[in-house]
Amino acid sequence: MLDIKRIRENPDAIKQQLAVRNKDYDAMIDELLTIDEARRDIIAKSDAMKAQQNAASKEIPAVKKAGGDVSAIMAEMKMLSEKVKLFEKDLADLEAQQQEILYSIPNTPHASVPTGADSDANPVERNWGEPRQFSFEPKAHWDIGAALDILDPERAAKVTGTRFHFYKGLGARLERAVYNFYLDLHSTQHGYTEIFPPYMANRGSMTGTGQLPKFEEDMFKLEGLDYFLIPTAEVPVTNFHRDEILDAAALPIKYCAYSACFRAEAGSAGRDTRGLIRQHQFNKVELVKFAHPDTSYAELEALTADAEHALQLLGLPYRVVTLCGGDLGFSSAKTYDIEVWLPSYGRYAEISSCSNFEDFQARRASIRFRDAATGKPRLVHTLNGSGLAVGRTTAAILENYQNEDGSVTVPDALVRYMSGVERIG
RNA sequence: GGAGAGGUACCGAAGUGGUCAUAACGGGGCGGUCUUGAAAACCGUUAGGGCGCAAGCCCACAUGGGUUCGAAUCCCAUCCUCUCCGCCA
Repeated sequence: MLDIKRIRENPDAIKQQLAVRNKDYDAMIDELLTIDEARRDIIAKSDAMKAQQNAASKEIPAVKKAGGDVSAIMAEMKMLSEKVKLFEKDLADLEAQQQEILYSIPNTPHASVPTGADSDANPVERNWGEPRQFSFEPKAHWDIGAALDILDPERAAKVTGTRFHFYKGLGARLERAVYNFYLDLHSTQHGYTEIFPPYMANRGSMTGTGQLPKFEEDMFKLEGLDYFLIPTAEVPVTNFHRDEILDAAALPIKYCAYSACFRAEAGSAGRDTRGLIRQHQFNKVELVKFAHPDTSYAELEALTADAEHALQLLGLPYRVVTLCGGDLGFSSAKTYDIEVWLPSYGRYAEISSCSNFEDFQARRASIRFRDAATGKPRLVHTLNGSGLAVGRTTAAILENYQNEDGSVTVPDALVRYMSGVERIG
């Protein structure tokens, strides 16, 4: 969430920044300012009454001790007490209203984020590798998976439902090879500490990273518990330091985490219905950073480069785009998407999303560090990015490394993770 | 799941209706004195949030309610931790 003080002091600047998102938040900002003023007015009044109560609470025992009569003071205080309760009720209502609006306003885009309505307006930052020219008609990964008997969505539909997959044999091993490769790369070469997180998170955590309260319908919720299946390891790993004051000297703190991810995919019926691209459950290795505000954008570049490095080692062609305002996620100030070449789609498809949330998540989750100069706590900047989506990597490998005879060559970097297997099929 | 005990600062812990929350006492951390250096000893220091131009005030004893003029303290609910039993990979 945004800082109410910042909104109060620069409402017009905030409105302008939010306008980059191709939506109008002016009315919400104005409403917020009205509530904020009323709220502060009540705080001033009720605090003054509480001060009076506190004074009386000291007076009463003193008068009693001196043998005086306190019934008049007590009667007066009883009336005051009731008044305070009314004010506190009003205050609680206003605070709830303010919170609700604050939770509904997205992060302000960084100055470098271009305007634009949707993904068509995302500028391409760079390309790596060349899409392979096939001497035969390349197959989609779901057909390759079926032919090699390594992917089985039909049985998954029977056992669970649509948008699930069984991986089998070398398919399961390939998936495992990919995330082990990613974890090793980031933890041993890029300086990230490996985390294995819980797959469920409570409401406070989901609110801390911004999935709630706005996007509850996108989550799987456990019946009878206030727990949600995590949509990404970002949730448990970022909330790892929730309500903490970090040592400034330790920044940036860098974590990588493998987890299964669960998404209801509400509203995307009919999209990517075949294959591994859009599943209710998928694997991902996530990179998370807690950075000093002064260096968070340099850390974003480095994080994106770390994710790109993985694709380079796998020899998969990709490009990097900057998300324009209309395509930018709710909590993010700036996002680079890494898109891998997918022959069956005939285009690049998202395989990683690397974002700087600045202090938007940190404010919600209360993640701070002690400023060396002032000695006071300050909000950190949080960042994360996929490093990378595993199922989509598997799909990209099957398609980009397929051979005319229906077999798939295992990328060199993965052979040792495949127990030496160099070819599937 | 059953029975019990607990959640107070960085840690341990005292406080069981008012003058006790920048919170006793002990420890740790940091700075200093002493010392050739270190140890010991001693001295100092060691939390957050909100309102306000400021002075200052308010909140904060797991969380949320309640009782009361007044709650760390009494009552209710929830969460978490520990011990024993049961169950379980």
